[in-house]
Amino acid sequence: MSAIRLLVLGAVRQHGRAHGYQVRNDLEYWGAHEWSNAKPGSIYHALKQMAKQGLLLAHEIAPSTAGGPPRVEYEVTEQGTEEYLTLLRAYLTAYDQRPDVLTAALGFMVDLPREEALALLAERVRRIEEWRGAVTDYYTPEEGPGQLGHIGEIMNFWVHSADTGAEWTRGLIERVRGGAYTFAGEGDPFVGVLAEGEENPFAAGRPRHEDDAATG
Amino acid sequence: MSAIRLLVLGAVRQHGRAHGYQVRNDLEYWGAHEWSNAKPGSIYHALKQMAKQGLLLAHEIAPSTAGGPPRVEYEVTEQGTEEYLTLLRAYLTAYDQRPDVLTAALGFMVDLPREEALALLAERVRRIEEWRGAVTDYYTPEEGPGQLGHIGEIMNFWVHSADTGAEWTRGLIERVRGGAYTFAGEGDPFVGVLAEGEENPFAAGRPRHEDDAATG
DNA sequence: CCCTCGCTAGCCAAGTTTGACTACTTGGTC
DNA sequence: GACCAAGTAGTCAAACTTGGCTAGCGAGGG
Repeated sequence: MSAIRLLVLGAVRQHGRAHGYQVRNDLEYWGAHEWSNAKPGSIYHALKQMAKQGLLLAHEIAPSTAGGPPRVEYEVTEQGTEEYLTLLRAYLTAYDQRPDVLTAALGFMVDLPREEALALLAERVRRIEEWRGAVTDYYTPEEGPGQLGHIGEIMNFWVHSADTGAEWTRGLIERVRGGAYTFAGEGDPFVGVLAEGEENPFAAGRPRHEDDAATG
Repeated sequence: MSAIRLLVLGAVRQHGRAHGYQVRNDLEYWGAHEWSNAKPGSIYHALKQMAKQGLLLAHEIAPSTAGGPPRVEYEVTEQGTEEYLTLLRAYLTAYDQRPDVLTAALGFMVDLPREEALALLAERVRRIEEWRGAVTDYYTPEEGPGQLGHIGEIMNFWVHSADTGAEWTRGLIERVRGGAYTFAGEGDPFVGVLAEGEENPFAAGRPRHEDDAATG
């Protein structure tokens, strides 16, 4: 569905134990509010929801050390870890045109063994090609293309997206196969969390993309 | 935001006067439920909402000719037409990584004069390039790339998407400039609506893309 | 004649997302 | 000593989305 659950699970997991504001900060550090729906409301909602569902364990905590209401710290349960890996695998292979979903999964792919990541990415390519085949078969009837007028551009656009998406994935497979990055069980992982008190270099002035769809 | 308002306004506009089920049918005919959130609930909600906001005029109508509750027919008001064109222009130029938004706009682009469509598409390319510049400037600091570990793949992915998106848009510009399609004021437009009683050839068995993100 | 099935047209409750808002602390400063 | 800005942590109502549900009608079988 949406990338928010994977992002929140991943953020809590990297800390071991984290409260909402920490998650919020990490996601901002990753720029997630730019390319996904990781806004405060969604984050706190996801935390509560997943705690209710047993994916997270909520610890009630005394008033925070620095202002604001009392904090709740969360920890990923075993069931939450399962869900995390399930989502991660699904999002690496799902070709659903939602760049935020793939982006979130890319950020965590190194939590899987290298071979599994490679297999999932190969599956991704296979699914894209399958999807492309179905669409082109379907929308290219006997009368030939061009019968659809400008509507044909829609198919053209989608097919183009599928092709370039598959091409990019093949490039990634190549890099991973060539030994890039540090995957699960290969040593110290690369972790993108802010230490307690560390300053967030990306907190402001990040390149924004204005979606100025006027509404009135 | 979402493509639903443009889709609904466009569908009602092409009919002149339409009830919810007609809109729903047109959107299905266009395959919109495949590539956007055009589901019954969203469609009826959008109709009511836009009627409340004065973008649509609601006519109460007697019980439907064929079963079900009484129907309400809608008509686009002058304000609604303005909103329609505003959204259309915004969505043609907005590079916000939401393929459904661009797709919806492509379906209606011929409602604009050819020259304006060309200008908007050129603006789109300009914005994509601007966005790309900002991102690469920002995420390629003095230490050089590779400092980010596998996180660099995220930027790589976004930049690749931007590049191929711009490339595709340039291709479209070329086709439109070369005289393709029939734009506003150039004669009989291509209209993709189902006549009353006409069968929808795409009603079932359309290629589906399974987003089987397991959730348990 | 009655009953079920399937189609038409739309509704609604539950869940999610959004962005503005609250409340509280720290640290400077006049 | 009082006040203001900035930062912390989270809440809330309003809007949107989802997908299953309702209700009316005709067709066809027994």
